Amino acid sequence: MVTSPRRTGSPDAKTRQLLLDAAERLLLRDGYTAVTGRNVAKEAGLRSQLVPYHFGTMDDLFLAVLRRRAEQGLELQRQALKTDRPLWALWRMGTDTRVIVFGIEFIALANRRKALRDELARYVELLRNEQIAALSSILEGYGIPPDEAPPEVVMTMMRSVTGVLAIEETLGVTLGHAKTVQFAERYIRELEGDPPE
Amino acid sequence: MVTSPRRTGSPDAKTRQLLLDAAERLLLRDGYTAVTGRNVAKEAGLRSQLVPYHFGTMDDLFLAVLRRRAEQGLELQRQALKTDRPLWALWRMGTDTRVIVFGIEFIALANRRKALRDELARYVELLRNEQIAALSSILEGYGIPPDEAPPEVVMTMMRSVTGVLAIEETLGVTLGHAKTVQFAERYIRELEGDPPE
DNA sequence: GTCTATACTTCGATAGAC
DNA sequence: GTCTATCGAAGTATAGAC
Repeated sequence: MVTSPRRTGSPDAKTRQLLLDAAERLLLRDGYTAVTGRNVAKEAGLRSQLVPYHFGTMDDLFLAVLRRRAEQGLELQRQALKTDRPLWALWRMGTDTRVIVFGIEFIALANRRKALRDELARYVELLRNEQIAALSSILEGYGIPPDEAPPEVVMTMMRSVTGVLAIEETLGVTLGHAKTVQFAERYIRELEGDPPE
Repeated sequence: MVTSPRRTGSPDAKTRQLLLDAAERLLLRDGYTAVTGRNVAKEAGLRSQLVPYHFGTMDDLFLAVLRRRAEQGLELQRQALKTDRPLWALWRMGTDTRVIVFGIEFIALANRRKALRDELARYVELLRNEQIAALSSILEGYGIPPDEAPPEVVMTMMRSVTGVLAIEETLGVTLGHAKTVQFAERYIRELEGDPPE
């Protein structure tokens, strides 16, 4: 059996999960520069050397964090797309600032670490594919012709707008947000009626 | 005269400009973790100790980089808004990936460094204010009633969409981009005709 | 299989030479 | 006023003890 040379920890060791949780907390709270071996271990109440033991390199730690979140994200999106008011569900999902902060950090990280860039690209592509497929039939069901509001366009706009609003909010900038939200929600309301609650 | 305790370099020393240029190159090429005192100096062909000499702390270096770029950005936007086809000009501006990468890095940085967060927020707010003011009269000039396409909404959508497209492109994801661009440009074309060239 | 003691590198920042 | 020699702290990763 071929294994990577350095890494020794077993994939489902409890310590490993504790470290992943700690890394995620740090990433969200203080940004990725705070995710150092020493800091992660400290946050988890463990010794710093456990990080290279369980993950090998820091790249592998970041990859593990990304993968765990990516699977959760895909699962959440699938559930959202299956509800009876999928546009509302998608819209709500996009306004979660935690998800956005997470995304920003990983995009910034991806500028530096190639392994992360590839994994992130794969994940984004997967998300998009499922969105487009689902939106196509949803919009068709609402009787909207694809050349009037193509699913790719609706999808890009929804994700873009919610993303930028969330980012600006973390900065404390809210200029024009209320009007934009109002505008978008009016559009969704025309198709799906009132939001789920 | 009251000065900050540490910093000694004169504000327009040539060395200072060289260091700022180097920091900017590194930020764009390798992300903000690459912007260390030693790296910046090396990129500029200088000794690392010149960085704390000219900027005091790394926070001050980042602030200086941000301010220089922010002034350029404001100036560029003012010129764009003054052209005879401002929507085209704004749209084009938003698709500059360098600007987007720069923005991502600083937003990620802002998660960690409060001084940067405040400065970035101030700058974003300024940009938005000028956009809204200009767009209001532009859209009015095109005979579009504010309740149909409020300037805040048009602005937010344009910047959001171009931003997300640029980000995804740096990841190598282009799913649905062509259709979205086509859709947006058709809208602009209806108002301003063909693009400047 | 799990963790610790430790090596080696690079960081930001200062004290003091020119 | 400008730059250099150097410090202590923190970074990742390894070699080896249990």
